Amino acid sequence: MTDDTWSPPHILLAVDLVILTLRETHLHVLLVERGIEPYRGCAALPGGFLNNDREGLLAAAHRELDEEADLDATQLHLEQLGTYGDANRDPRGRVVSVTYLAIAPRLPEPTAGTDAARAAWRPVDAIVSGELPLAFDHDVIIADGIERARSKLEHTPLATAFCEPVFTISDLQQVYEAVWGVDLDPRNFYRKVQKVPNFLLPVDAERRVTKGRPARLFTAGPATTLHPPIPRPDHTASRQGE
Amino acid sequence: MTDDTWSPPHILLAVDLVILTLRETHLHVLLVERGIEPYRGCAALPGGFLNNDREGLLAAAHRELDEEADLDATQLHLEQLGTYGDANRDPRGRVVSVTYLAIAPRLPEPTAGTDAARAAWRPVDAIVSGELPLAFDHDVIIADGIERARSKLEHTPLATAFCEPVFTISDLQQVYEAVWGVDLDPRNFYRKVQKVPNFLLPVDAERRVTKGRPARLFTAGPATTLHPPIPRPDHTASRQGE
DNA sequence: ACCCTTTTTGTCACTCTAACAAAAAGCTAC
DNA sequence: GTAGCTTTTTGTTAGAGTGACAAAAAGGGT
Repeated sequence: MTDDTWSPPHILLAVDLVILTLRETHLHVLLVERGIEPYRGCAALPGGFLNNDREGLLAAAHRELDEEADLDATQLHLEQLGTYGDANRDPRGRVVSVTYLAIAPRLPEPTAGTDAARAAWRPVDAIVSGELPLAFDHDVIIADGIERARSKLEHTPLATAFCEPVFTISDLQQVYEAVWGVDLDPRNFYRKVQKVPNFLLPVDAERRVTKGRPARLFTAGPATTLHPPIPRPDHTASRQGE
Repeated sequence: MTDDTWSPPHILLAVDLVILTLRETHLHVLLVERGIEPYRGCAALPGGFLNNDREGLLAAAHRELDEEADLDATQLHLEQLGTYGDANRDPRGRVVSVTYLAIAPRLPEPTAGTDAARAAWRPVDAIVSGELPLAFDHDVIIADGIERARSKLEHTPLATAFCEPVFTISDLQQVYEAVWGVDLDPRNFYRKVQKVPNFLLPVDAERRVTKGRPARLFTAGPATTLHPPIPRPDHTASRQGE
């Protein structure tokens, strides 16, 4: 194994980003249209190769976020999702992709970045249903990202990252409903989230205008994990033995 | 950015393994003694570079598991833990390491593999306390692996991977106690794990010899997730706002 | 003023939980 | 062999947590 004549193979390292947001109560992911082969013209995740061999992985992710999506990367929640390195996933050669998951609050319009041909928010439903084909194994990566986000909603304050800095509890509920794809009882949800220590911080003496009774405003508290958690309703009960 | 003269940098890609097991009711991790520079003679995780640019990441992990630890890789639970790619983590150059987490049942003796100088089970306490220094950033990787294992014990049947194919409920309890570092009530634990559908399958009409009353035997059931989960006692309650 | 919407507070039956008691089923030693 | 020890299994019970639903509060619109 340790052969003097052998030297380790060199690999092309890429970073790809799964950027999720909420638009019109539906979960969307940011996609770009590829301008070069392979998969030219096809939808793909924003991402790219490392600039040089001194650039950190997270730094590269932030750079791509800025270049291709024109998002203020410093504000975003960014976490490593997984590394995808099947030998045949890229026809150009051995490309290993480190992927990151980012959560963005509601954003205005399909931000056209400087780098990619076109950038647009796409509903994740169209992707998981196979209706919108993606380049490489990006459909799998997105599915993994969604599942990660769904899971993190249960025991981390991730949902607040989808919201504006100041939000109401029904704003928060819409996040949970959109990401989980379920309906929740507003009354029970209202108290459940407030019962979690350090999850929500009330912003005193403020309200907001909608149609019905004005709602109290909150900001994200200092909690990093939710105790007790906000469990998903058990659609899981029906698919337990899988 | 897309400059015709620019070409992506080549990276050295490694895989490293965090292999956890239980010995004498304490959590241990498999370490090897490095035979070459850098960090020669220092303890490190088993791992190494990809053999060639056709080898898959998981395949490389399995190969290293076999070469350095002499473990039957096919039987082990193996999952991607994370990718570590700080620019300065390896003095030899830009090495990005994809790490995998493996869980092994109680194993006989420090298995000396064919590849590494020495392989030995080390208690994780000595590592997290800093008492036993490790090469590279392997201490961080191990800490992440332990936290992953602790978390997975709550909502996956991972604990059964620490046990023999057939085990008693108090065997299982010892796993939870060792990994979490807490004491659990045997009577409540007994019923709680049995109440989780598809977690444990009773092995009928069998028993085992210890000192007290013979215990029923079980095998791992088909469940992939635990509903309801087995929550950690809230040491978490005291460190919520961190 | 009345209706509509949305938010917030109440209630209640039910389940789940932690804590502890007690019984069951062997083994050991006298 | 029987008394005591250990470990496993079953019971019990008070308290917390949950989901489903009612009702009140607080505005806006007509």
